[in-house]
Amino acid sequence: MKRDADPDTQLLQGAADPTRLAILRQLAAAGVEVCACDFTACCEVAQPTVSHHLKVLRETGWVASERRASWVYYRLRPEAVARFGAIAGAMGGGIIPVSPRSVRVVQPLV
Amino acid sequence: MKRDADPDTQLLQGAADPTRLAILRQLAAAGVEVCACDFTACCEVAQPTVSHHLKVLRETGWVASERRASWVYYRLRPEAVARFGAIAGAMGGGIIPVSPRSVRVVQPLV
DNA sequence: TGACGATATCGATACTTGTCAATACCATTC
DNA sequence: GAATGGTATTGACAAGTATCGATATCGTCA
Repeated sequence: MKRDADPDTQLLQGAADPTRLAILRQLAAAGVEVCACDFTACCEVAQPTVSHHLKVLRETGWVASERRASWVYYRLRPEAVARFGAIAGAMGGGIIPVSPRSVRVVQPLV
Repeated sequence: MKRDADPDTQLLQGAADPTRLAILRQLAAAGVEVCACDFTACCEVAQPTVSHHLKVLRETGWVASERRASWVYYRLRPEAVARFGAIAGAMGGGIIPVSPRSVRVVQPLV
């Protein structure tokens, strides 16, 4: 990154790491909150490293965490996902949602 | 980045810098190719730095360049924009195009 | 061919980042 | 309270990156 504080740059920087992208994808796929212990299993890195990346994701606004009993649960922040989508949208080209149908045809062919 | 070669991570890493994001946005706003000399003006960095960032954008697949006379013109690669949109789309939330109209209506109202 | 403007490369430097071992912190259970 | 298991922090190190001055390369024009 830089000494820079531009929120969009930080958001992108937050996702621009293979481990963090894997975490974000797991969260997105799950759709709900995920226990921190599950990330240690998925990513091939040590526990402190996972914890470090989770911290980065927290600081860049991607996730929120909540402690319950001995475990800490993480979930995607909708604002971050929306902002990310907005950046992608501003990048010009047509956007490819999961299901193309859901976005492209607003006006039926009458 | 990492010693990693995951294309999605590289794409995100390519955009995760304030200078490069500014370049990408200028390209997206222009809609057409932009002369390299114009980036030197927009971003507050020296010419070698701009050249370096353009190289990174080229290597991460974001832009393509073409030399014409003394100038080099850069343009956004649609594949990169599409891939970026796909990543955003997979992140779950709905996508927000710049101008909804430009994406939503495929079939003119005849 | 020589001068000139635009762009890329080189070399050096300061800074940032990813990683992990060791350790601290926190909540639960015995 | 002691032991235990999950998570965060610390400290250190290797590697990556952004930046710029100097310089090389390339194309144009006189």
